[in-house]
Amino acid sequence: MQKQQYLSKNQKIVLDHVEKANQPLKAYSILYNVQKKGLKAPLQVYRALDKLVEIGKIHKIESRNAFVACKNSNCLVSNATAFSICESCEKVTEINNSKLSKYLSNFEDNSGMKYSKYNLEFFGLCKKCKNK
Amino acid sequence: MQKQQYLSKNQKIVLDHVEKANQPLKAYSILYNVQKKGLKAPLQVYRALDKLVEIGKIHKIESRNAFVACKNSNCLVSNATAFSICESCEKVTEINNSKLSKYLSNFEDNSGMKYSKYNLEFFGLCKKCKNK
DNA sequence: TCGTATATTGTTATAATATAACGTTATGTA
DNA sequence: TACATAACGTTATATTATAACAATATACGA
Ligand SMILES: [Zn+2]
Ligand SMILES: [Zn+2]
Ligand SMILES: [Zn+2]
Ligand SMILES: [Zn+2]
Repeated sequence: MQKQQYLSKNQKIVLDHVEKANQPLKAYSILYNVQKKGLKAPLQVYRALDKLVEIGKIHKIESRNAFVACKNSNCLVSNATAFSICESCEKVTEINNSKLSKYLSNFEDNSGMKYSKYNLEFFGLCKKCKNK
Repeated sequence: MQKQQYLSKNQKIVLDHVEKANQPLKAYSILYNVQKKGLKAPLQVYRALDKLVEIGKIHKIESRNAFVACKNSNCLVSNATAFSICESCEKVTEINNSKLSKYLSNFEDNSGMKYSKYNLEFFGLCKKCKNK
């Protein structure tokens, strides 16, 4: 079997929903909202999310246990991600900065190891929240 | 009341246990192991962990939902952390690299924002696992 | 087109992670 | 002392995620 080219029914439904949100969604909130489309159980959502994360269409915000659609056509494979997270309003933005990604992809630790895969989460206050 | 100077009883018990482990521990594994010392409920462990994370003695490995003692005397405040994680044996190492931390602390996103707080997780294979 | 391997689905139950809500006790400070 | 804050203890519950099993769909070569 070839590497999957097209998304399955459940994968499409979940991706559609997450893309429309424009912000990270929790798995059970996704579940609740796609129940009218036939996905009844958590596993159906988690399985779709797993695949979508694997192929880079969706990223998991680890510190929030939430899922957001990729806004960065560069990370077709979900192995090098960076986000900024507002600690007040929880707004999350995917960072698309080639200098940063180059720096991190080329980073060598003290033992000389390189890592092509990473996840970086910045925390602070977004502009709106800073001006309150 | 002053900013806390000394750890409380439960905080000491949990920190002791996590420091001896030398690897990330799950909250419920900590709970199980400190029950002989009197911590009976999850909340007792989670509250101690919360405080210890807040003061930088312990870090949470977000992608693993696990907790590890800080090996880096520099991050007395737990706001700028970096780890390497082996995807095969799950070995986790805290990265202590001043160039990296300077680069990330000074990083400005496209809107000009800086973030003093971040968490970075690198993924790959540790030396042992690579040579298998 | 048949056989086979792999991917996806559907379903129920359960595991693992984390917090709410309440009241009590300890500790620091005026 | 009186007051505020921090820590503790306890029970119940919320939230996040996976195990296990059976069925169906899809791709592809013989
Ligand atoms: Zn992306
Ligand atoms: Zn904000
Ligand atoms: Zn540290
Ligand atoms: Zn390893």
